[in-house]
Amino acid sequence: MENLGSESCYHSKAIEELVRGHEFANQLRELFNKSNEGSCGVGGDNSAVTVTFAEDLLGKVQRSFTNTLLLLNEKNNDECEEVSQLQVRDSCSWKPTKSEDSEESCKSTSGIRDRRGRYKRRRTSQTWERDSEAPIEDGHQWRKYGQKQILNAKHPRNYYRCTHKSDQGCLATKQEQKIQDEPPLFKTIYYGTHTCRNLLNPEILLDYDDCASECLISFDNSLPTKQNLPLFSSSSSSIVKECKEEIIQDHHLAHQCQSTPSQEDYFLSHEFTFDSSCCRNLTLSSTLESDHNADISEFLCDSAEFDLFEPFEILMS
DNA sequence: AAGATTTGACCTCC
DNA sequence: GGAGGTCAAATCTT
Repeated sequence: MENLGSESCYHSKAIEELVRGHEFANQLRELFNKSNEGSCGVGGDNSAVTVTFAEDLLGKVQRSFTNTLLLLNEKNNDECEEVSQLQVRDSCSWKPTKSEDSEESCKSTSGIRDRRGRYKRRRTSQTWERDSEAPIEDGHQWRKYGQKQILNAKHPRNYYRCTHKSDQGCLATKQEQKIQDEPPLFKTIYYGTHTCRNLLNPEILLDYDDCASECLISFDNSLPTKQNLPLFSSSSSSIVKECKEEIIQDHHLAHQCQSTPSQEDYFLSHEFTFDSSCCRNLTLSSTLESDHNADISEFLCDSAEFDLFEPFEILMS
């Protein structure tokens, strides 16, 4: 990879995406303000249009963060790839231009045989690893396709693929394995990207661009991040990782808002963020570590400190 | 009946 | 050859 060139590309693209998200969020704020001005008991066509518009904007904000995550993820993995090549010989020889799915390996067709077992072992740049106290409820629909007893492992590993693989060709998969009994600890590894339109997340369908050949993302949950982020001020992978985690958190919040059953909830402010089902869902569906769960509000305030994260003030303040 | 899960077989990689 | 990942028929659930 041409790191110098691609790095600046990642950064500028990521910033572009965030700025775009910022703009959409500002529009949402305006909408929110307007809605507040004349909303006492309003209903009818106008509010329906407003809600639709708000949904659209939320989706755009989500996508913006998704694309940013993609860029950060791509960059991060490029770096990891580079390091791993230095450390060990990697015989899997993953190539970004090649399909990572089994179909690519099916070209040496045997004709009569079906596709059973004809696959290429996954080697993707987009993996996502999480430990959690319970199996992660990430908002996506997964279908279990296998279970395997792993050597020296107490518990079997479960294999899941996106429910929309067949109807939408979504290639996202995940592996889940209990790695500890007391206290229970589950490791979940996400592979690949969701290209489906999840019914719960109708806007999770991503844009493609020249810098990122694939789209992200499995919206698993985020890691605790309490510190301020030196956004894009450094190119170190740890900073990028932290940044990514922060954005995932924000994105998750946006997603939670969008999937809130009552559309009017979009326009709830404090209560919505800290007391409503949205917040509970965040905790329940999250792999946030316990100390973080106890302090979501602090995180939210921290996030809002950043200008680029201002979009989420709309939902938080 | 349709969709999800189970499970043994099969495949690739090391 | 063994380990791990995936397939798909059988079975279960809704």
